[in-house]
Amino acid sequence: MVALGPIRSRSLIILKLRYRYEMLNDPVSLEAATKTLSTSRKSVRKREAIIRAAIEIINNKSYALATMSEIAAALDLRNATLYYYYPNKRALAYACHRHSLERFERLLHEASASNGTGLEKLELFIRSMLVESDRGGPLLYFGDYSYLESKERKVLDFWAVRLSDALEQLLKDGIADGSIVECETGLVVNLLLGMLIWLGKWVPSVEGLTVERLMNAIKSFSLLGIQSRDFPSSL
Amino acid sequence: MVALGPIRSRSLIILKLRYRYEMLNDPVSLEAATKTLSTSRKSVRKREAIIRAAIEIINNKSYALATMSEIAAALDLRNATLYYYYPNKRALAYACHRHSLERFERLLHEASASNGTGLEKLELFIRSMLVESDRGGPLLYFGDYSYLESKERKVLDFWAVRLSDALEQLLKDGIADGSIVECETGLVVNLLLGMLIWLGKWVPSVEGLTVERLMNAIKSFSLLGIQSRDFPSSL
DNA sequence: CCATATTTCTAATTGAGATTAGAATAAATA
DNA sequence: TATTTATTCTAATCTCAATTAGAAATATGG
Repeated sequence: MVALGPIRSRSLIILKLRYRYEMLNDPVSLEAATKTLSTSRKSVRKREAIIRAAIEIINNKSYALATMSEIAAALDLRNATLYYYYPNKRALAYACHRHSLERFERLLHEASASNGTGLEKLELFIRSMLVESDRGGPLLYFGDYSYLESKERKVLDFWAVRLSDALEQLLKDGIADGSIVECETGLVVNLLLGMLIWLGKWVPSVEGLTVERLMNAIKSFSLLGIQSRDFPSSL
Repeated sequence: MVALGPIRSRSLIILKLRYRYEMLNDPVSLEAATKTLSTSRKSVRKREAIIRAAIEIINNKSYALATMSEIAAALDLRNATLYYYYPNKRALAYACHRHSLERFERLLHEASASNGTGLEKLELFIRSMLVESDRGGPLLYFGDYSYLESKERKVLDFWAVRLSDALEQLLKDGIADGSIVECETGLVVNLLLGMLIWLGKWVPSVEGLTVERLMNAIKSFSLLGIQSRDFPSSL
């Protein structure tokens, strides 16, 4: 039972972990890193589970108030165990942001590639966002990465701008094909994102809310417009 | 130059400050506290300046990442000085929330009391929000008070619910008078709030944005509806 | 079953930032 | 001017959560 000194070199373990962390944190070599870890599916699963738990908690309490212990506890682990998967809290949060942006990007890409007017594509995107959030947990908001390192911030900012632009393009398509009214698309994209991001805060607290009801509310509020058709000249 | 021991009792000073803090933190006796301090307008000014700086910084970086030192620095003070005005960071943040809710309530009340359709009142409220934020800084979002004490949380929650209800009433008025389309007002209020709350995050970064342009974007996005009049049956 | 690699744990350590102690300065008042 | 009162400061201390050290447990492959 009593250990007789370090049996195997800890520094070697650490070195290997560092190597993995680097791979996983560097977008370019992500694929390679995954390949390296492909033997242990369990590890990948765990990493995903950690990210999901972290997003849930960080989204509720903000980065700084979410403790490693709390995230670990949500998975029945001790906080030290998290450091086996991620080198530090910041890196974990960074992974969460990237995870969210990936989901976001996938949905947006699918909607863009679909057939239909700009307005219909927009609706499809919003609907799939709702469905996805319903299952895979909240999409962490993107913006305010103040706690990240400048290099990480740049990656995320670049990414977020690209997504904003793609979303704006949907609006422009809609204006071009006549399905969306003329407007400052740059501003409207931000309004839309605000509405969507905020969903994560209040939707979970509404009992028995369905995607359909939520979608209808969004249509009433924005897509179809809140103004009654009987008062077309009001405002 | 050299002090010869405590000249006056510190405990007395502390006691007095504690008394003030209690007065200022207890909504009921706020008036009395103000009266007590009325002799020093300077003090009241300073307190307001602190709150404004704190809202600005907390809004940007979240409660936990905003440091007392940073807030103090924004006012050319050392962090210890803040403790002369507020007993601790939490109490300062609580004061910020209350300050925001008060502003919010005032604007909402004015809009409700105005003449016009529900839709027009709603527009008035949003417009005054924009103008106010433009001057007095961002309205701190209300929700997520996780770091506050349960007693404080209850006060704010109660308050926030009251404001939500009042806002929802505007929608219901609009539906009743025909200016707003039938919808689940409870959900739509949250969508609206999300959009408004998020303004604080992105508006400051848009160069040369005017209230008028922003208001037009909001109309396009939600009030007037994003859908083109030429495609009334789309979606 | 043995040897190795992987995963998790307990028990420190560390560090950053909130908070406090108490003096120094500035303002007000008599 | 002298004395009190209000405000701000410097220099600790204290706390809490991130992080690390290193051992224990568990899985895996020959």
